[in-house]
Amino acid sequence: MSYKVMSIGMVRQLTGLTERQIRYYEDRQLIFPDRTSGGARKFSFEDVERLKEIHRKLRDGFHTFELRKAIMSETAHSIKT
Amino acid sequence: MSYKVMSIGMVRQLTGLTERQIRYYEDRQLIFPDRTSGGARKFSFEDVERLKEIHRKLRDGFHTFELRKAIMSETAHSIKT
DNA sequence: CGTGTAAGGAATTCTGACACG
DNA sequence: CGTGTAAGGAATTCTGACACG
Repeated sequence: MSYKVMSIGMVRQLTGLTERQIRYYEDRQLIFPDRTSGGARKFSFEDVERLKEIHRKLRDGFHTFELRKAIMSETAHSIKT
Repeated sequence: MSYKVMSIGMVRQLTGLTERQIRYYEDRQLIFPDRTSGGARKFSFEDVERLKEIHRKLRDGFHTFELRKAIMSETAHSIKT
C-alpha cells in the first residue's frame, strides 16, 4: 500500500482532486510523492488516503500550515519513540 | 492489490521486463490491463506478479499458447464452480 | 515464437506565472 | 490562502511494421 507507483492522473481519478490541488499540497509539504527519472510524481495508495483526509480537513476550515504542523509533531514524536 | 493503477513504465521497473514483452503477453491474452481514456495501459500489483510468473514459465520452456490454455481451463473451472 | 528497434503521433505531466480575493 | 488557467516544453506511451530465426 505504501509503494509509490501511481501517476498524478490516476490519483486525480481516485481522489476527485485536481492536479493543481495535489501539487499544491505537495508544495505545502503535506505529501511526499516519489519522482521518476523524468520528473513525474509517483504516489502510493496511502498517499491517496492521505490526500482525501487533507482535503476533508481543509473543507472543515483548517489551513495547510496547520496540517503541516500536525505532521511535524507526528514526526517529532516518532523520532522520540 | 487488484486495482489497475500503474502505467507500463512502472511495471517495467517492478518486473524487469521490457515494454515489448509486457505488450506481447497482453497480445497473447495472458494479462488484461485496463486502459485510460487516452489508451494507456494500467496494471495492478497482481498483474506484476502474474507477469513475473509468465516470464518464469517461458524461461522454463513453456510457450505462450500453453500458458493461455492454462488460463482458459482455470476460467472454465471457475465458471463451473 | 518471442523479442528488438526505429517511426510518427497522441496523451500525460512538468514548471513558473498571472489571476482572484 | 487555495485554486484556476493558458503556455511551452519534456517525458511517456501507443500502434503497426520490419527483422531475426
